[in-house]
Formats: sequence, C-alpha cells, structure tokens
Amino acid sequence: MQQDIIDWFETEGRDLPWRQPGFTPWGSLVSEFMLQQTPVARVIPRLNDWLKRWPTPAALAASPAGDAVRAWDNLGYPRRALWLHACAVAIVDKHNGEVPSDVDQLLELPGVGPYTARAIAVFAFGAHEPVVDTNIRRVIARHTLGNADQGPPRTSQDLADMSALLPSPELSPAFNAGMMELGALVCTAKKPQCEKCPISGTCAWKNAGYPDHVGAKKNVQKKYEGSDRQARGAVMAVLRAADNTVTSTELEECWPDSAQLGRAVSGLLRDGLIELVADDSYQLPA
DNA sequence: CATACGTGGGT
DNA sequence: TACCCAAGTAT
Repeated sequence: MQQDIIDWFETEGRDLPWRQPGFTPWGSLVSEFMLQQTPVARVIPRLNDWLKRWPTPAALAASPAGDAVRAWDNLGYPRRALWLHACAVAIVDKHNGEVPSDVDQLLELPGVGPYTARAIAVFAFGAHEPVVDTNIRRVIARHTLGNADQGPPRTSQDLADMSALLPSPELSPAFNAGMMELGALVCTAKKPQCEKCPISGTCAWKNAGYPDHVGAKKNVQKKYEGSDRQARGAVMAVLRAADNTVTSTELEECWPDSAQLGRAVSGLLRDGLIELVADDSYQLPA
C-alpha cells in the first residue's frame, strides 16, 4: 500500500513550487503558513512574491511587521502574517537565522502547530514523522477506518493512525506527500475519483459500499456574510490600502454596524494586527 | 474540546 | 442562491 502511494505520487503528483529541488527550509515554512486553510492556487503567486522580497528569515525580520501584513494582502487569516514575521524574528534571535529541523523546536515558533512543524521537518529536512492534514485524515478515515469522512480532528489519535502507516524512514517524505496529494486530487471531499485511486482495491469504505458517515461530524462553519470576521476583514482591507494612518471616521465608512465595527477594531488591536496612534488614528503594526 | 479566525472558488 | 470547502492554530 505504501509503495503504491509513492509510485502514484511520482507519476501523478503536481509540480508545485515547494517540491522543486533546492527549495529552502525557509521557503517551506512560508509555504506551509500560506497553505493553512488556503487553496494551493491562491498561494502560489503570493508565495513567489514573498520569497523574492524576503528570501531569508533575516530579511523578513528586518522589515516592520506591518509590511508583512500588507504583503499578505487578501490571503485570509492575516494573523498568519504576524506570526510568520514573529517566526522570522525568533529564528534570527534563537536559531542563528536558520529554520530549525527539530519538531519540538519548530513547535515553539509562533503559528506553528502539529501539522506545520511536522510538514517542515519532513518535507524540508527529510524527517521520519507523521504529517497529518485534512487530506491525510480523510484518506485514513476512508481507506483504513471505512468511514465516509474524517470528522473533527483528534490530533493525538490522528498522529498515531498515520504513524502506523509510515514506511521506512527514507521513504517517509514521499509517502507523506503522496497521501496528502491523494487526498487533494483523488480522494476528495466531494465526488472522490476512486477509479483513479492506486489503493482503491483495499479501501475499507469502498469495499463496504460507501456507507454514510458514522460518528462525530465536522464542525460547521458559521456564516461569513455580516459576521464579525467579515467586519475585521473590512477594517484590515482599509488599513492595507492606506499609505499611512486611517482615522476612526474613515473606518466608519467601511462597515455600517457601529457596534460590530467597535468589536472588530478592539479585537484587531488586541491581536496586534493594528495599532492605535495619536489623535484617534490607526495603522498597521510598525 | 469547541470556537474564533478571512477569503474566494466550485457546485 | 446558499452552502461547502480549503496543506490549521491558539485559546
């Protein structure tokens, strides 16, 4: 089964930037941040621009955090930009400017969790670790557990499930990447392409006749239209577009509900995504 | 452990 | 149109 995944990945895997020979660990770190909850197609152009401007952790650490937030543009979840900048600073201060290869050291970096730490360790440094993302959880749910989808994350169990499947250490990166790619291209959330799947013959879910999902279901996303999150996004868009500071009066034009706008602004201040400057004005962090 | 956190494309 | 989903993390 492991070799089937690896063989399939070699012929059918996409030629993505972070899979190019010579792609740096810093490039891997940046790409993994951008890929968190964000489609590949939206990441690629922004990643290229980012690495051209900030090819090393030291380069990013030398820029103001607000520059990172502005360059993040509309990728979404802008605190990732703040965390990425903080990562660059920490890497310069504590790791001599080099991205650490150790999972525990990676986990100490801001915005780096169980997925990102192992993805960097495995894909940038060839470590023998289980990488668990939503694609891999779905493939395991179907092929191994015989369930229709992955349900909510159970990090400890998910890591154990993937660990049990890992091949020999030298094959670990290709297997992890192949499982992820299989979930992204073939074993998709909607309309899986089982006829293209290299392991469909041993798929517990397929062989059971595609039964309905059993157990806890994925948490449903709340509506975005009219939400506090959308209000925050509107404020951030105004700040990104501004050359310098923005007054509270100008912010009132971007969102009709003043109570909601107030929550958005105070939340963004608390998160460090915006700063209050003198005379009732705001700016991106310096 | 459930929830907050952006944004846009596909169906 | 409305809903689903996308290489998660922090609290």
